[in-house]
Order: sequence, then C-alpha cells, then structure tokens
Amino acid sequence: MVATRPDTRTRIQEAAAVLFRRHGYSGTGLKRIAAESAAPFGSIYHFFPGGKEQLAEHTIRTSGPQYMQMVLALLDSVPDPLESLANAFRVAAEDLAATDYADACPIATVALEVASSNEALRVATAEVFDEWVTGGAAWFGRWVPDREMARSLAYSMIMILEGAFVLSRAARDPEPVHAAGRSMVELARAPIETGRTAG
Amino acid sequence: MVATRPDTRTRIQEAAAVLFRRHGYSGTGLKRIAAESAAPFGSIYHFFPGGKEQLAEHTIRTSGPQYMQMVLALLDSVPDPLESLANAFRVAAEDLAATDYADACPIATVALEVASSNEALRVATAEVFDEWVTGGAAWFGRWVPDREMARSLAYSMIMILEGAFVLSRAARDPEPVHAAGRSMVELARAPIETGRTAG
DNA sequence: CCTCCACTAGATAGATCGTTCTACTGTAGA
DNA sequence: TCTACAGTAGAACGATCTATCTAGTGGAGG
Repeated sequence: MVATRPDTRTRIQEAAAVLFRRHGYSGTGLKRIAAESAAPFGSIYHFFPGGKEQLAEHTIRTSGPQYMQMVLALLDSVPDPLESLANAFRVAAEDLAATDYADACPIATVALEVASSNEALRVATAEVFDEWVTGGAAWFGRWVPDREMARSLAYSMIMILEGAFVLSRAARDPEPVHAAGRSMVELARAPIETGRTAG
Repeated sequence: MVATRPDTRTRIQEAAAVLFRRHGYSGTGLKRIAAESAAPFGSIYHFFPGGKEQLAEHTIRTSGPQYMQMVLALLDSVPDPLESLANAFRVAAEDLAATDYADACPIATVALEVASSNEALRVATAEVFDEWVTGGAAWFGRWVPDREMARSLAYSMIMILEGAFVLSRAARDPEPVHAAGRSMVELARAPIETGRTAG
C-alpha cells in the first residue's frame, strides 16, 4: 500500500496555496512554488499559461470556497449556535498556533496586497469574501429570522475573525482569536435568543 | 511665501509610508520610493544604512503611533462615547473611499506579509498593535470602569476595524466599515451604559 | 511499430530587485 | 582659504524575478 503522490498540477496548486497564504503575492516566487511542489518549473506555465497571476487567481477561487466549507462544517459540528461559535473560534485559535501562526485566512494577505495594484486579483478576493458573507448569512439565518440581522452577523464574524488573524499572526499569540470569539458570541447572543423565543 | 519642500529624509519616509501601506513590503521597491519622493537613490542608504528592512521598520514604528493618535483625536472630538464610536467608523469609511480604497491601516498589509518571514518586522508590527490595544483600553476606560472589559472592547474595535478594512479594500466599497461601526456600537452599548449608571 | 501529444526538464532572456560603490556638490567651521 | 563632511547623484553588481524557449520523455491510440 503506497501512498500515491498527487499529480503535478495538484502539487503546484497546493504549494501555491500554502505560499500565497503565508507570504502573499509579491512575496511568493514561482521558483519557490516549483521547488516546494517538486514540479518542473516549466510545468507551472504548462498548467497555468497565464503565469503567476492566473495561478494566484485560481488559488484564491479554490482556497476561498474550501475555507468557507471547512468553517461551515465546523459550525455544524456543534448543535447549539452560541456554543458552536465559541467552539469555532477556539478551533481556529488552536489551528493557528499549531501551524506556527502561518495558516490563517487563505486569501487575506493577498487581498490587502493586490487591492490597489491588481484589478483581476482584487475582484477575485472580493467575490470570495462576498460568497463568505452569503454563506455565513445562511448559517445565521437558521437561528435568526431577520435576514438583515443574519447578514450583519455574518459580516461581523468574518471581519472580526480577519482582524483577529492579523493581530494573532503579528503577535504569535492565539489570544486575539480567543477574544474575537468572546466578542462574536456577545454580538450573536441577543439576536439568537430573540429568535429562539420568537420562533 | 513659498511652501518649503520637506527635506529629503522626510520625503523618503512619507513616500515609504504611502507605498508600504498600499502595496506591502515585497510589493514596494526602493527604486519606486526614490522616484516618488524625488530623492536620489543613494540617499535612501545614506539615511537608512540598514536598507529596506530598516526603512520599513522605521515606517511601522512611526506610522503606527501616528495613526493611533489620529484615531484617538477623532474619538475625542465627539463627547458621547457611543456617538463618538459611530462617528469614528463613519469618518474611516469616508476617508477610505476618498483615497480610492488605498489608505486603510498603515501597517496591516505589511504585518500579514512579514508575519511568517521577517522576525524583526513582525515584532515591530506586534508592538504597534499592542500599543493600540493599550491606548484603546485607556479610552474605553473613561466610560467603562471594568479594566478587563475596557481592554476587551479595545481589542474588538481594532480587530473589527482591521477586518473591515480587508473587506472594504477588496470590494472597493465602504459598506463593511459602516457595518463594523454598527457592530462596534452594539458591542460597546451595554458596558458603557452599565458604566454610566454605575458611575 | 509509429505517431502524437501531454508533460517533464531546465536553460535562457530580459527586467528588476536590493545593495554597494565612486564621484561630485555645497556648506559650515577652523 | 582650506578642510571636512553631509548629502546628492547615479552607475554598476550580483541575485532573483517572471516568462519564454527548446529539447527530451513516456505512454496512449491508430
């Protein structure tokens, strides 16, 4: 039973996802992606003729939705919504510490970097964030009848998590993510408890 | 009465601050800093012998505190604390839109970029964020007697604002910052009103 | 067997990066 | 006036960047 190595294209994508997430767009070189994926340099341009930009856009548009699915699955693993929120932030904090504060949001670093300099990539990050808000609003909508309130809570959750990632990575300390979880629970408590009695 | 041009060192610092804020560390070249500051290239190394890293660290350590002072002054311009919070986020959203979504947090882009690759710069960003938390806690402490609560609110404000900047810059839309303001007011309402009746 | 082509492999090009270097200019103080 | 030096100015260097190019490999289908 031998673990079959993923094909070259997959290895390139995975290495690109890791490197873009950790070091951003300008900070990640194609040479390094080739090296870390153990792929021939030329294969990058074989699979991604559009070069670095196409590879980055592909990474954004695949890592982004993957991350949302992971978070939604995590949220669904605990029945009570407030406990689930607390648990999600706790897991996020633990994961961050476990990866040496490298693997936080898969697209935030690139998003900030390219926002003022690369329109195609900026749009890609914006669309991913928009999907997150929609997906998050759907989850909160299960507990909060008011659609606008659900959407607002989704917004808040994404923003406070993104901000916590910035502080946690800078400080190499999971505490900001824990603090973000407490604030998020506080924000969601009243709307969810109101929804419970009203529903 | 002629407007005297700032000296070379100042122009280099100002151009560096703008470019690092907008394009991050790797995305900003020294050649471009020299060009935008109308400074001789060699002068960068004259004033900052440590090169790009020293210039970036200097930028982080000066732009960071400057930004906090600006925010604190803004918060002090409105007497009622909840109205002041709402106003601060409104002004932040307007400023962001007015600068074509370029000038958000002066250090967040660099912070995410260097967190996993440059220890000196990571520490610099971490120390700036820590000063912000302390400064913010002092402001909230004027309205909320509980020190831990004040510190928690400062944490929340910084995180939700940072997250809102990520989303607003990506979407080229001030709405996330406005939404962040509403959430922040919601988070601060109970503690501040409790403090009001208790004090 | 042979052809075709996806893929591997890496050399190469041209631009740009951060850094270092030399030379020059202007001014303040002896 | 002469000296010393802060600052100006940009050429040059080696490294690295993205991107292109040529050549070779290996397996599937006729």
